[in-house]
Amino acid sequence: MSAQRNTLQKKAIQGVFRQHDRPLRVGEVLEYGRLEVASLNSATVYRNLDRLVKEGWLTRINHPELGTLHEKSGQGHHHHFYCRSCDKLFYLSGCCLQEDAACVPEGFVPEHHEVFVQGVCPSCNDADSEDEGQKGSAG
Amino acid sequence: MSAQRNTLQKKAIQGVFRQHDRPLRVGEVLEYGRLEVASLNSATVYRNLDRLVKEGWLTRINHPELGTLHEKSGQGHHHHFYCRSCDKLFYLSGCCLQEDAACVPEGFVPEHHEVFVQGVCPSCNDADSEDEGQKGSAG
DNA sequence: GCGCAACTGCTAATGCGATATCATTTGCAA
DNA sequence: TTGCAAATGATATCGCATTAGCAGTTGCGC
Repeated sequence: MSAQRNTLQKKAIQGVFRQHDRPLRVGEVLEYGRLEVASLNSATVYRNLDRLVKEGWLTRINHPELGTLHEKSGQGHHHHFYCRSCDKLFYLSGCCLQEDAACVPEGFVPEHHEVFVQGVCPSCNDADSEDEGQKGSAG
Repeated sequence: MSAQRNTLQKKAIQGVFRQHDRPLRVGEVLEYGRLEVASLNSATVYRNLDRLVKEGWLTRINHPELGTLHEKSGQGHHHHFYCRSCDKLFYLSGCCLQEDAACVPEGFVPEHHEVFVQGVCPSCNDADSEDEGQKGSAG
């Protein structure tokens, strides 16, 4: 009774998330996964992302600029930092938002919130200050 | 030298934003606009939204759940509340986020942030408590 | 009123993320 | 090993928001 299989592809995809400690786009998962399993196909990536989300191993997030991304589950409450230079998303541990209730007018019932900070990440910032005028890509 | 025209359609679209004091999706602009100009077409809506954004009269926002919306410019710094019951977006005046710099690790340079709060709006909340089990649609 | 370029409405087309299909492959239990 | 259902890979297809093309309309300066 093998209801679920531990395929090379699935292991590779999990490996990708373990190696890169940040939320990844589908395209990134495909790109990095192919370094492990060269034949990896985007349909397979979609299927495995779905499975891993159902299993609870991954969490799906919607970013206003980047669209759908996935990140490893169980990281606790946190937010995200989007680097407009290298187009990557990073974890921001903790929450600097004041109590939900204080943020909304009377009558509104907040259940959930997301904070997206945008700016430049350390690598790109370093690259910028070393040589102005070039697109940072250090990292 | 009429580089720009004040058409019925454009005026109707501006009227829609003045009447509804919240960010609107393209589909909503079309729907409400048709009450004014019955022939209103979605291509025309897109074209006018673009123009109004270029003119600075509208601001375009990307919402993680709702996609692209537009709101009147010049409302100052604010965030948004998304009601999962009626699927509408509301203004949250002010900002309950602590200073940007305190939110990010050393090396990250924050330039901009967005906060999206999700929950239930007053109208839907009232409707829910009056008759449990029905989808709230008051408002 | 006239003329004309800006604009509209209609429709087809595009772009792209995500899914479906299906023959082939493969993990895994017996 | 072997059997077989689960999974893959290649490709076609969908769904949807947005855009392009174009004939017909209209705001507006004259």
